[in-house]
Amino acid sequence: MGFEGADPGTVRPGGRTARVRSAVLRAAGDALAEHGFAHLDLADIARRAEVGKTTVYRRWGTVTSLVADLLVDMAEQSLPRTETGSLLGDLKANARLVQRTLADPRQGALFKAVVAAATCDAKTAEALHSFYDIRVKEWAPCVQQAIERGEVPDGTDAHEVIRAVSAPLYYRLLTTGDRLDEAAADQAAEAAAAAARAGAYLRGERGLA
Amino acid sequence: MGFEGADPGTVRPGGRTARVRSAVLRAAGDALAEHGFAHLDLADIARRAEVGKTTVYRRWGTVTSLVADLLVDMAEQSLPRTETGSLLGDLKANARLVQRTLADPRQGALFKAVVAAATCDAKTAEALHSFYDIRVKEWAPCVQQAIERGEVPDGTDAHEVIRAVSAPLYYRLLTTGDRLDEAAADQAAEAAAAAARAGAYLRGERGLA
DNA sequence: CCCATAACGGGACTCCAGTTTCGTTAATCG
DNA sequence: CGATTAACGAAACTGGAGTCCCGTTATGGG
Repeated sequence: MGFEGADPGTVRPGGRTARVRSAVLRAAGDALAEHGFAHLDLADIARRAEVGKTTVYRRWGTVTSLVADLLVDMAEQSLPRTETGSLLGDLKANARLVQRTLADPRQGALFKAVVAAATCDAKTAEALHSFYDIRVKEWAPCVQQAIERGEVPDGTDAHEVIRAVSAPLYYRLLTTGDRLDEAAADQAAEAAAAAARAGAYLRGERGLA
Repeated sequence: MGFEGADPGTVRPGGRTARVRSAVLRAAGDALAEHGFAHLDLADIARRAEVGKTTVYRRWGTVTSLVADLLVDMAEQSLPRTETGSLLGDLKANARLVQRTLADPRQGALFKAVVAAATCDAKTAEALHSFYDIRVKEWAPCVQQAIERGEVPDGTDAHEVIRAVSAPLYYRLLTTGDRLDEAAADQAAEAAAAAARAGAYLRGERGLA
């Protein structure tokens, strides 16, 4: 007999199953970017992916858990970071990367939709958190190097500095209609670098009065 | 005869109509905070507001336009800002206010839901942008005063400094599971103040190399 | 290579979000 | 205060999102 509980796709993950997953995730990304999170129809995704809608419902069930899986997939495709030799240079490179991503019509809409989905479901939120955790960890070493060079005070929270670069770009994307240009990216990087040098990101007790 | 096009609630906005609007908006806020944006049912909102569901559908039609109206309502209730005499003091007061709002279970969930809704609909996005525009304008004068005191270089973009205080708090709310505590608020204020002093928010050309 | 069965897919079905209809209540104007 | 009609609300209706059934395809182990 055997347990019937194992979710589909776990016992025979090869060939067709993998093909279906990647086709559906690609279609889901396209649909999210086009229609946004709210007006999303699993049947439409199935059509785009050239897959039976029964399959989509069986394997993912809801829009939010499909987005959660999409985030797992996105987290796996990590871009290597560049190294410029100075904190400001590295942070600018990071800021420009984030800016280009969010300013791109498709990617920008996709990220908005993914954030929206994460606010609606705990599992999806967790997937989103891991995604950003990975990205932050990828870039944190550049701050560590700045500490070692003496550019930034010892005890600075490297992760917090990296988040400080992205934060204003996401805030702008979500709360204003303004375009995200290179100037915005550079400003974000310079602000984070200046604050880091001033000791604003010291771990534990706040540094200034 | 007369045009039939005028949306309901515009010709006789008094008495019952106003009562229905405020009851529905309160119910919508509660429902958003409880269930989140995705699992929202207009019939449920009608029930909570003790109003016919036909009325909700006729006047608002969709979840997103109901949220847009809720944002208009929220924008009208502006809290007066406090003045402490120093830039850091004022920014900390602002940061603490934002932090307390987002950390509160009901308000935090509500803001997440509202941001999610704004990513799904242009009208709702516009309402959200106005909401933050008003909030930013309310606090910008404290940066202007700092410029006049010489705490911050002339030509600094006051609005950008205020946004820089909120940005990391929203970024943390949305992309991590971490608690938003006073330390996070103080850090956001200190980072923004330090960056502003260093000239990172100068309008136009970037200030540093 | 072959078998057992995991996973898929078409189509019928269900159920409820959203709409329509029409009678009732009450806001505004004179 | 009384007439006009904007706005509301109950109930019946409808379309499509999500489920179920069962036959078909093709994976992975032996």
